[in-house]
Amino acid sequence: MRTSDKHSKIIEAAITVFARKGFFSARISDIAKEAQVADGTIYLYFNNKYDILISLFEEEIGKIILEVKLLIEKESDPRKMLQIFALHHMQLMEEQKELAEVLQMELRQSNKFMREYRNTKFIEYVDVVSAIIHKGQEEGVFRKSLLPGVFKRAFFGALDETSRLWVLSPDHSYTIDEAARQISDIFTFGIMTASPEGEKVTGP
Amino acid sequence: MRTSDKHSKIIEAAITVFARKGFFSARISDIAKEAQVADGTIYLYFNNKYDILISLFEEEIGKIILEVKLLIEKESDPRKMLQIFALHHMQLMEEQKELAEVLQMELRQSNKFMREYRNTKFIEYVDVVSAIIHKGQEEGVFRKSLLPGVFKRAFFGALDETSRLWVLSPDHSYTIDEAARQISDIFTFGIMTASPEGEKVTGP
DNA sequence: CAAAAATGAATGAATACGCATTCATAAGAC
DNA sequence: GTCTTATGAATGCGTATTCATTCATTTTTG
Repeated sequence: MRTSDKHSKIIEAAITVFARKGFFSARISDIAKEAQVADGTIYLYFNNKYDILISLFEEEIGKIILEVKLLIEKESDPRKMLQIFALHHMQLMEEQKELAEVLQMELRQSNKFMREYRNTKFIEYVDVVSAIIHKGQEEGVFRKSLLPGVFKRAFFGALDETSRLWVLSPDHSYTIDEAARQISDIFTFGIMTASPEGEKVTGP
Repeated sequence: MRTSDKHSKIIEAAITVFARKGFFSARISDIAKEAQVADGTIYLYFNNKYDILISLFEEEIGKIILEVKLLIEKESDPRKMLQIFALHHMQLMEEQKELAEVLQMELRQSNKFMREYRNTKFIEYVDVVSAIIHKGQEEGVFRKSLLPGVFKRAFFGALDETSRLWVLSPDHSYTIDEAARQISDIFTFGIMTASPEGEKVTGP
């Protein structure tokens, strides 16, 4: 097997194994087996176990940021932008459950065991939201009293926690699209300067 | 040292150490040293390392549930109930930063390495929110179209993510009370049947 | 165009080490 | 003097990482 990209193969295997067992319980040999590669081969592509996790973060979140920025750029209404962000985030979690689990669980506690690692990619992702809020405030669509720093976290947290539990629990009384719609509606109507009766952002 | 309650002492030490290092990087000897107790003593009170974590969850979340239910029972307006929940949750995270870190990080990934453990206490806590929504819907204060199952997660997620990052980052452009107020306002105005112009839930 | 030599990617058994858990022993209570 | 509680050094296991070895491929030579 000469042509296969071992780096990506190992990253993908790591996503699967970390999702199943968590970073600490995952063994290098598990990842190697999943990637159909020898244990030692992994060390030709990564310095150590942490390095796999960090590379995984950087690469995967990088892709996500590119995608969502591209989608949002096409839109000009800040309220619709929020809707798009919500839908994209939730669909992503649905389509890539394993990646979702790794990002949601391991990403957060990574700064606990990797002191020096500052996750700039993650910050960049969440800052997409605060940029939208800022724009909305300048255009007078969103209340000026809103703190974008609070809003971005609240909005992201709402999406993330909802999708996290949606992915975990097997019983689904609602779809991911419904949830995304409900959340962006709650937030949008909540932050509009005008009364919700005025103009509808969502369709009938 | 006869009078000191070793069980609680160990739990408290574990909160400190787990908060600092995370569950896996924390050593039993760290906890023992923090609790001013010998390594072996810990095994007189807990079966193993996991058992410390589980006991910690059960006991601490148990206390929190009691507190918040007591506060909420005093209120009858569902909108105010949400506000109280938000404020209580955020203040708790501020007052007990270490406990906050452990609950937010370790609680979530606990089901990854402890297969059999179902965290009923946590579910009970979040269900306090869905109960409020349900009441609000029956009274006609909240939109009937809301899915309480989505709302409770979104609301909890918003609070939790905001407080999580507030606790982590040293630079605070807003207080925890402001954040709680902003979040419950966003959610409340967003879910009211009447226009936000009608009646104000929050003061001037 | 073969045959020989060099290369380096891949392997996986061996190593080394960290740390949860145990248990023989000591200290304290009554 | 016995029973309870506490100690911490010793044990043993699990697994991250290393590295001597194996080939498939490429390059050199005549």
